[in-house]
This record gives sequence, structure tokens and C-alpha cells, in this order.
Amino acid sequence: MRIGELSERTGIPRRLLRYYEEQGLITPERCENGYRSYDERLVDRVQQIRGLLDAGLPTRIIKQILPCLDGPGTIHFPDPTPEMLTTLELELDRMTRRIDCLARNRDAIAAYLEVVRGDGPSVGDARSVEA
Amino acid sequence: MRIGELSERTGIPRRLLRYYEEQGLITPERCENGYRSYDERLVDRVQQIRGLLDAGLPTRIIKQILPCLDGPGTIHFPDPTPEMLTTLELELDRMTRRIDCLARNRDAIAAYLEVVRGDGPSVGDARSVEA
DNA sequence: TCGAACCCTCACATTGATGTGAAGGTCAAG
DNA sequence: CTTGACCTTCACATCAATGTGAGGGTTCGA
Repeated sequence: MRIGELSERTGIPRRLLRYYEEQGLITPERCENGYRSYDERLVDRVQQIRGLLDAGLPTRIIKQILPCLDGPGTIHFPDPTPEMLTTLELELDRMTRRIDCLARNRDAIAAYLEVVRGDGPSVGDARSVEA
Repeated sequence: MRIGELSERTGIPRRLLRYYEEQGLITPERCENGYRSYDERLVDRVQQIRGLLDAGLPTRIIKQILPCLDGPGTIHFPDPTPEMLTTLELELDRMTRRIDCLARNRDAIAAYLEVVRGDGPSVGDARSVEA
């Protein structure tokens, strides 16, 4: 498919699809006329990228971890250098911390909302967190 | 305490502490001489801000949700306009999706790492290229 | 009294993720 | 053949989060 269709199917602006390519996150084929040609599988891939981006990971990290997330059974390791493994470990850790922080704060907000809309009992206490 | 001490205790550069203030996330007092004077509680507060920032929330959102996360017991609801509640609901939703996405990808990475190390070297293509 | 170590404001630079528009090629349908 | 809807590249604009440094005041100990 061409960029327009991929854009529509994923909800990602064309501009960003080109940007992700520029960042090395996806590498569509080219038709004779120079148009980008996207494989079906890139629909999922692009959405995964968006998810990670939304989750706060920078493209350069995403680029590194994407190869490990290929498919359910299709895991092929791209020659993991120890350096890369370290990066992954590190990022794994960051992600966990990020998740914890987000979860704690989300829970606090949820609690707050619950209290505010008379849902719960009287005065509540939504304790939360930090890094 | 002054900005230097807060910076040291939180690990946040002075520059950012001033930036957070500029963004309305914190509002330290001022001494006679114009120096910023930070309350003890701001140590936690600042770390909470960092956590949220790291988690991908922009300052303008953080500014909105911070009042709901004040302290242990000290929760005072600031006249929740329906508009604000909507924002919170929305952000709550985003956070949940973000968490899910992060968790999925983190698990995938964790699984990958687990396979790569120790466990049997069977699947995949192990190329040995060198740069 | 001097210097070191703080603090201030101002303001420009940078990076990452985007928006937007110009100038132009391709292609199917009227 | 022309028009409109695609596509291309290029390049400048923007926004948030930071870095960095200039120019200058304050405080404190030697």
C-alpha cells in the first residue's frame, strides 16, 4: 500500500510516517515511480511505534528495541552486542519505573475522581508518589 | 532551603527548578534578597513532577493534576470544574493506555532478554558481522 | 577587603516530535 | 489534454524540555 492508505489505516499523519522512516524505524520499499510501498505488516509495526512513542521512548531507543519485538513466533535476534543488551536492560528498568510511577499517579487520580463525584464515602485520601 | 540544596537533594538541575516554577508547577517563596526559598515538602513534590514528566506527561497536564495529589491527608479539592474533571478522565484514560503499552513492550523485552542470555541457543539467525 | 560560592534574570541554542507549505512528478478519469 | 488526487523532496516553523552562558548581585570566611 502507499503512504496515504497506511496513514488512514493507522491514523498517523503522512509526515510522521516519513519521519519514522528517516529515523530508521521503518523501511518501506519503493515503486518504480518513487512512491513508498508499505507492507501489510507495517500497519501493526507503525502502531507499535506510536505506542512506544506515546509511552515516552525516544526514536533512537525504539529503533533498538523494535527488532526484538517482531512477532509472536518470529523472533530472530539481530546479533545482540553486549552493548545493546546493556541498553535493553537499562531501558527495561526505566520502563518499569515509568510504569510504576504512571500507575501510582493514575490510581491517585482515579481515587480523586471517585471521591469528587460523590461516588465514594466522605473525605478520601489519595496518596501518591514520586520518581 | 535555597535552590542549590533542593537541586542537590532531588538531582534536578537548578535550571529546571526555575523552569518548573515558570510553568506554574511549583511556587517557592522569596527571601528579602530575592533568593528563592523552598519548603521542605517541595522535595517530594519536585520528584513527583519528574516522575510524571518522565512518564511522558506535559507540564500543562501535570499542572492540572498536581493539586489532586497534594499530600498524605492534606488533600484539598480545588473547585473541580466539570471541564477539569473531563480533562482528568481523559488523562486517566491516556495513562492507562500508556501503561498497558509500556507493560506489553517491557514484557516483550524482558522475554527477549531472558531468551538471549543463558537459555538454549537454538532459534534464530545468529549472524556474526563486525564493524 | 577580597574571592569563592552562592543567587538572580535574560536570552539565545538545541533536540525531538511535529505542523505546514512550496515546487513539482504521476496517474486515472472526464 | 486537463484536472484532481495522489505522491515526491526540501525546508522552514513550532513546542516542550533542556543546556549554557553572560552580566550582575549577595554572603561568608580567610
